[in-house]
Amino acid sequence: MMNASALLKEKGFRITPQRLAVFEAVLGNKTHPSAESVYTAVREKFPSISLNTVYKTLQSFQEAGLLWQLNIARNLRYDGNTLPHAHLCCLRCGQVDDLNGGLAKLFTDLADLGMTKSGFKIDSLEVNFYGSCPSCSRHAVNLGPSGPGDNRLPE
Amino acid sequence: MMNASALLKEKGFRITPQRLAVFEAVLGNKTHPSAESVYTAVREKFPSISLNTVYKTLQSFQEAGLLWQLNIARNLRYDGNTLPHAHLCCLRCGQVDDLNGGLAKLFTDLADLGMTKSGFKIDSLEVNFYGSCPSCSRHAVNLGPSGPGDNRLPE
DNA sequence: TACTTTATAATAATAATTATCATATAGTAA
DNA sequence: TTACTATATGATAATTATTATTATAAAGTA
Repeated sequence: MMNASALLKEKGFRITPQRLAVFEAVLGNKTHPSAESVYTAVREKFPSISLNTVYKTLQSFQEAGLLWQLNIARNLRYDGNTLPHAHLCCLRCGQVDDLNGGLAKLFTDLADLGMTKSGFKIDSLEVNFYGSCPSCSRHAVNLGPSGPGDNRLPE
Repeated sequence: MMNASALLKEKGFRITPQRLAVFEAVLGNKTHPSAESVYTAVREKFPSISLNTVYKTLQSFQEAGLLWQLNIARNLRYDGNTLPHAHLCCLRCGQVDDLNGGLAKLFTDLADLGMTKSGFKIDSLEVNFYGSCPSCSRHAVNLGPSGPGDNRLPE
């Protein structure tokens, strides 16, 4: 398996510590983080990094095909898994999970079609299910201000 | 078939000319218009209507289940067809079409599931394919500033 | 017609994302 | 190593879609 630095170099990126940190923050994160979340994570190592740099870096990575930029409830989220797949988005706590199981294969198959019968050329796809995650469905109480704020989607 | 006024009344809405105009602007429009587009259309009859009123009206209609609020490429679009279905979004001209054919049934079936095997409760879903519509695929030239601006998605 | 409630429209606010630009750093070649 | 050039970074400001606030107007009802 290629390491992060080699992957970036292969795509023609200059290797900067900030870039590596942003890339690794997404690759090592299964929560489909927002740019803001990546910013928070990367600042632990690079306190002076700017949010703008995070946005631009993520944007350039997505253009290079190194990660997937998702539109979830009108916000950008990032996914190290670039294979098209479906997501489950909890409207209560904001958590975003992959849809797994047999159903999931369906969507990668759809992407493979490349083009519909009518001649629409498919470049990318988003398949998002919104609702309540198992945990939020169980505790049907208000979690209050101490609840999961970081992952919560805007109202 | 129930008329617009009766439908609104049934949902507890007061009947105002603005509301009727907004409702009909969406029902009689297969282009999945944005709030801005609805605003432009409704202003022909009600030049003094405010964009804010259009936003709030559309929001309340979607909460009442009278129409579907779509997240297309991070913008809100509205659809008089409230049955869950998939969309084809041209990234070049911004046009949004329904995906028709056998594939389409798949997505309404998915919605009918209501819950995944893992216990995630599905309230709504978005299935969006991005790419080039047949027309844009054919004319692979720059349409320039006189091209389809109204429907074009933000960069 | 008067009354109460809700809707409208003008205006301001918000929040996510993007643009600008001076400074700093990576990659490269002497 | 050093100098050089292109690109990246970070500070700041701008943009854009959407939402909040609030005084006035209109809808529904008695």
